[in-house]
Amino acid sequence: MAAKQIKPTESELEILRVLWDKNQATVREVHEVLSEHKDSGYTTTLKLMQIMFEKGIVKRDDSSKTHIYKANVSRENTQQQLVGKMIHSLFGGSSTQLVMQALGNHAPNKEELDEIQKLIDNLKKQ
Amino acid sequence: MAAKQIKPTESELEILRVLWDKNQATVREVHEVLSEHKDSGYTTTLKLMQIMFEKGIVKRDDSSKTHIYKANVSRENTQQQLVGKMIHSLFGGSSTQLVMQALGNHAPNKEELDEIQKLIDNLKKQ
DNA sequence: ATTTGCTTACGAACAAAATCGTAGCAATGG
DNA sequence: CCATTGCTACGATTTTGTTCGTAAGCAAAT
Repeated sequence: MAAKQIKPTESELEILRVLWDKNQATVREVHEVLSEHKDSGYTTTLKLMQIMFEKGIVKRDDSSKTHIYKANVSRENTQQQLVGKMIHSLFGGSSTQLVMQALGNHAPNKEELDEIQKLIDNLKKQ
Repeated sequence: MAAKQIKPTESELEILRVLWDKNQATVREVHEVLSEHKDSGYTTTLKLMQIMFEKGIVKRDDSSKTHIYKANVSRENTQQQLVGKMIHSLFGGSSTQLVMQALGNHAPNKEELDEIQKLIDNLKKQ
């Protein structure tokens, strides 16, 4: 049950994002996306993904020559992991502080505010 | 105006936390706090703080033999920096998603929920 | 005055992460 | 059949972060 303690590096996270978005992808596809705002070579991406495979962060189908990769950790789980860590390390354990900071500096539109309010109402009922 | 693009490492962040809490501190004081949950030596802390000084992350008063350090980046600014990055890199730019995640998994007590609600109400008025 | 203890400075070793070059292999098209 | 293309594998290098050992200075205590 205990959530797998995964700690992706910055680069690994970028790759995971692509895999999460596309559901699955080849090294080339991932690299294509990354190259838009990064200028490392193809083999760098390849190597990173191979390492991630060894670590178990991604899985792959290597039945055909061009391997197909999928994330092996969920977006939600990773978010939870990293948000929790940030709350602890940067906000002294107070999720409220984080929320206020996020809303204060990146205020969403009315609809989203409503959505958050709904969640708060629900939490209050318990 | 553009906020200084500071990217403290994990260890540097631990040190910053102490400096923020105490407002100022000597290497020994910082090290004392860190040793509670870490077992690296004194000179390690010293070296890190020296490097942070070179990078401009901290400033120091070296008028007496025992130097006195202060953070040279604000807690708020750093929080904003890192939260913004997390929203972008892990939540596809949606602060709402981050907020929901934080509240869902680390729900605060009623008083704090009230506080957040107040902020939301304010945001809605604009 | 010598020892002891605490300080900074700093090089060096070590570890982790990122990058790349090159080799090897299969499919494809001249 | 051979050259080209696109892929994986993998070692080597570079870069970045962490850790520590040791030297040197200074001040207080013996």
